[in-house]
Amino acid sequence: MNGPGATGERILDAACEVFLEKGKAGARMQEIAARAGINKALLHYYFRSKEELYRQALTRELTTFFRELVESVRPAGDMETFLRSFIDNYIDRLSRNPQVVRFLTWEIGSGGPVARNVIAGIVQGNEGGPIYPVYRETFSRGIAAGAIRPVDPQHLLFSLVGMCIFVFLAAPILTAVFPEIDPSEKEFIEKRKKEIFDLVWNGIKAEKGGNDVRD
Amino acid sequence: MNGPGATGERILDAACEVFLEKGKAGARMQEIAARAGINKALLHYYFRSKEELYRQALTRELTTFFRELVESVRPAGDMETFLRSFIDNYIDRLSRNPQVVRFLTWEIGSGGPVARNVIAGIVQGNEGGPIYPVYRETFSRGIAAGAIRPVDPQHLLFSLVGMCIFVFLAAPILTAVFPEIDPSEKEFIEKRKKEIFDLVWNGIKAEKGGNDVRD
DNA sequence: GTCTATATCCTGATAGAC
DNA sequence: GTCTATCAGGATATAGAC
Repeated sequence: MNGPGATGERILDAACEVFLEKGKAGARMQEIAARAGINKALLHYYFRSKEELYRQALTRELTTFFRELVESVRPAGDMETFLRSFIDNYIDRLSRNPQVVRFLTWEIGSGGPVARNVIAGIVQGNEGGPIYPVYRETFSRGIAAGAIRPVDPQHLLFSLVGMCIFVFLAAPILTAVFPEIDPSEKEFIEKRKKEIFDLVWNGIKAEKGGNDVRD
Repeated sequence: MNGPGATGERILDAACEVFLEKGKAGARMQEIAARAGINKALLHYYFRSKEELYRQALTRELTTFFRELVESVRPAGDMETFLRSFIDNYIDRLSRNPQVVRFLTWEIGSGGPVARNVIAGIVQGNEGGPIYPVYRETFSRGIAAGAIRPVDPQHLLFSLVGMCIFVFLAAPILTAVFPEIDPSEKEFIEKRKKEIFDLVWNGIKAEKGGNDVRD
């Protein structure tokens, strides 16, 4: 019988879980089958090989993930509002899917073409058109209007993403070093948002006295 | 014959390369043997099992890596100097060993106890004693002296590390999205240092007018 | 479509000569 | 210490009954 709990979908869900947790090499078809409530033979009936199952599971997961994430950089209102919503959005989504990010950095670095292709396709052009130019324009206008210092928008983007991502990416390490923190806790997440915003907003907004450090 | 090119050391070097590249599950004893210029049997002669080889190779590599990295947070001079040297050090070392970081975030997240133990041991206490308290004190004094705003030192540390690490950790993704940049290039690295420092220093230094955003 | 049983291949590990 | 040859276990993939 088919429907919302169709076997094919249940397999993809299970496959995603296992691949994200163990990686492509560490994943076992047996475990995927078990989590989907079926046996190995049926895996190969639906998806020819491990390779093919990997490709399909990954494509589905990453497409969803990035489509959502990319919305975070759509500009809204003035610079301060935009910055705040960017950070809020990014952190909220990342804190809910830390495995995806960890998996991505690993698998792409290991030379996996699947993840690379999926990403390139999503980021370069989606329904609303390429999104980086939009982000870039927002900052260029802010700089031209004198609202913020003349920072490099691209590097600022790297800095923002890096700050937002780090604690979730390195959560297992952090909890080993600082037993008192828990990056999945709501209180910590809100504090994190506030600290990032304060640092960045103070760091980029134009000063009244005009004592700029840049040379 | 033994000496600088001793077989045991050559094996550890090769093992490190392969483990960092492919992960524990993806690594093949055959490949390690080949890169060390020997055969599989000799691997098991020197190191009983894959597990044991993994443990020793990892311990050696991570110990070296962290011992060097940890020196980055030793305070030196005033706040501005300290901040600049921290960023310089961190980025220089990370740009030279991006695989180590990528490997770490992955392997620890996959529940590997080896990496976790090694890290905990190194960061908590080494020759010079625990280093986080030292870092924390440096900022507390800076805040008390009115040199910088009352930021949370721990979150600032997370932000700094995140900003420094990101471009190297995500290098394969970034080059896929922005073909024009190359995170391993010297010019890019120096620009990155400067952008991070400017952002953070403007973000934390006490303002003359005292128009603080914090509530 | 779903199962059990089996084939095939690969990998970590060992035996034993030199 | 280093090699060749081989074993034993486990993984993907397939055959064939229902």
